[in-house]
This record gives sequence, C-alpha cells and structure tokens, in this order.
Amino acid sequence: MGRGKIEIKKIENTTNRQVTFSKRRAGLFKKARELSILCAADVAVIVFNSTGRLFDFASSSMKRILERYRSACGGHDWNNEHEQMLCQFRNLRKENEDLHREIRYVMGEDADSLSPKQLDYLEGNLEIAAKKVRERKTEVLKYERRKTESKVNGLEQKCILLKQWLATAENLEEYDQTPPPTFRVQPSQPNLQSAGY
Amino acid sequence: MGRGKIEIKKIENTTNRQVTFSKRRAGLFKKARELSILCAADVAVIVFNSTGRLFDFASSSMKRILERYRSACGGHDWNNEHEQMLCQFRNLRKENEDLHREIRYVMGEDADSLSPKQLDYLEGNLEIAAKKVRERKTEVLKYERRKTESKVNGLEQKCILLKQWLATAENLEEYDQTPPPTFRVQPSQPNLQSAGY
DNA sequence: CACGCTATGTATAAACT
DNA sequence: TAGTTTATACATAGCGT
Repeated sequence: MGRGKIEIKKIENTTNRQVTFSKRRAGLFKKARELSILCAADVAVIVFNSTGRLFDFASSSMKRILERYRSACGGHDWNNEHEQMLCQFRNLRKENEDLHREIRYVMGEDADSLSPKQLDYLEGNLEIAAKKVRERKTEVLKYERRKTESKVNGLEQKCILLKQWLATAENLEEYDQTPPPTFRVQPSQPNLQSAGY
Repeated sequence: MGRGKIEIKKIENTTNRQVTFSKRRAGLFKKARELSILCAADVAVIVFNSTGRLFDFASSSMKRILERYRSACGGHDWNNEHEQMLCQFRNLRKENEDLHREIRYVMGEDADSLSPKQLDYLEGNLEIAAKKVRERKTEVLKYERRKTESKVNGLEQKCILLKQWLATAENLEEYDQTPPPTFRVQPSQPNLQSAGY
C-alpha cells in the first residue's frame, strides 16, 4: 500500500523509519479506535518507538483495561497482593510493639502501671530467671576452676621434667647435646620472625 | 474499505459484529506486528470483545512491555514497590526474632550459652528489675494499707454516729420520726430487687 | 523534521458458498 | 457458522516542499 510494496523487515534508514513509524502508529490507533466502536470492544495499544518513547491508546481507561488483563490472564493481582502483604506487615509491627512492651515489662520498667497480682507474678519470674543465671554462673565458674587446675597441674609436671633435665645436664656436662624435653605453648599466631621476613 | 462505506458506530447485528470483530482484530494485530518489525518498536495490543473474551498481541513479552509501561507512565512500579516492602518485611521479621531471643535472654532461658561476663551483666539487670518491682510492690502495699485505714476510720466514725443516734432515739422514744443519719455503701450494681422485677 | 500528495498495495463489507 | 470472493474504501511508501 504505497508507491511500492515493501518487505516487512526493519527499516534501516532512520529518518524513513521515523516517518513510517508516525504514519503507521496513527493508522494502528485509528484501527484500534474503530474496532472498539464498531464491535463494542475494549482495546488498549501500547507502543514504544525505537528511541524508547511511549505512545498509547485506550478505548476506555488504560488502568481499568490493564487491571482486567491482569485478572483475566496469568499475572499477579498486585493490588490484592499488596493488600495482603500490608496486612501481614501490620501484624508483624504490632507483634513487634508487643515484644518491646514485654521486654520493658520483664525488666520492671513499667512496674508503676501493674497491679499487685502482676507485680507478684513478675517478681516470681524474675527470681526464677535470676536463679537460672546464678546456677549457670556457678557451673561456669566451677568449670573454669577445673580448667585452671588442670593447667596448673600440667605446668607443675613440666617444671618437674625441666628440673630433672637440668639436673641430668649438670651431672653430665653435656648442655649442647641433650635436648630439653619437648613441650611448647601453642603459638596463637604463626611465628613470623622464624619465617624469614 | 469494502463493498460499501460504513459509519463508525456500534454494529447492532450480533453476527455481523462478530464477523467484523474477527476480521478487524486480525487486521489490527497484523498492523501491530508490522509496525514493531518495520520500526523496531515494542508493541502490545489488548482486546476484550463484547462478550468479555480476551485477545492480545505483544511484539516481545507482554509482561515486560506492561512493566515498562507502568514505570514509564503514571502508575506504581509494583515490582519495585514489592521489593522494597519485602525488604522492610524481612527487617521487621529479623527484629522480631531478635526480640524473641532477647526475651529468652533476659528470662535466663539461654543462660547455658552465655559467657561469665554476660551472666554477670544479666544478673545485675535482673537484680535491678527485681528491685524496681519490689519497690513498686512496697509502694502499692503502703497505698492499699492507707486506703484500708481510711476506710476503717470512716466506718468507725459511722459507728459512733449510729450509736449516738441510737442513744438519742432511746431517750426520746421517737424511733419512727427521727431518721437515722444518712450514710450508705455505694452499690456496685443497680438494686434490681427494688426496681420491680 | 512535519506536512501534503498520489499511485498503489491492503483491508475488509458484503455477497456468495 | 466458517471460508472464499470481489468490489471498494482505506492506508501508506515514496516523493516533493
């Protein structure tokens, strides 16, 4: 339809492409409009040209047509999804506030607003908690003591060995040939000095 | 473009409308396709016929075109908004978990995993809390006692008045003409019996 | 680049099958 | 109701301004 038939493939000449785009876009929108009127159809056309500019046509409200499209075919119903998430969000936030309050409560910072009964209950809970903590502390301290003791024992053993070696060495006067018994403290870092830096 | 010119207005004959719809829809989609190819454009066409059936054409991915449309013009960028909300949601949930943990912590329920230092700190906090609670309890109890005392005082006063009245009444022997001094306990419920039920 | 023109190819209304 | 045909209206490629 024009002076000559054209092949349907990308028009490489930019100016030509722009012109054709304008003409055909107008034609497309006109056809869309006619279809919507003649056949009582709801029509939406969205076009981005090669430079990314947007052109659109809608026989009624674009928003409504797109909503309808979304609910009709596949895609997410974002509005609904958004609502649901907002709901969950609010719940979570409320739970959060409650937790903050509870922490204030158990730390006795809201004591002024509590009834005697609640105060008793809270006091009981705090005592239970403190007892747990004390018990655990005792346990930990005991464990630490045991660890220290065994360390001391180990060191004592090493001292004894060292003394024995010294005695032997003095007797034989062979300091440089009998190595001391091996024991060492585990280095917490690689020994850089002996690595040649 | 046909045997006769037609006016652009709704085709009332249903069959005719259907036929025209099919033909023109095909034509519209063809034009859309040609435009997209010739001019390297991104084209989407959405059509609902008069019975609500959906037909669509997209030169690339309909989803992508609609996203692009949404971000280019007006409406929400739901994807982005969704991402952001999801992010906030995750933060809130994390905070929530932390709060749960903290409650367990201050109630001494995680004592087993704490260092001696932490245990000391926690013990100190629990003592502070317990002290607050005890102080408040003391205050409340004192207040209650004062309230009870004043109530007792009030009752004693009333007793004295009553005795005085009795003494007077006996002296004058006019029980039925001198009313007793007015005082009453506030009823916590309306007195149903005297209301005639 | 934004028009207007016009020869020509297309789309399609109506008729037919 | 669906495909085919055909006469016609319409859209538009190439060109000029």
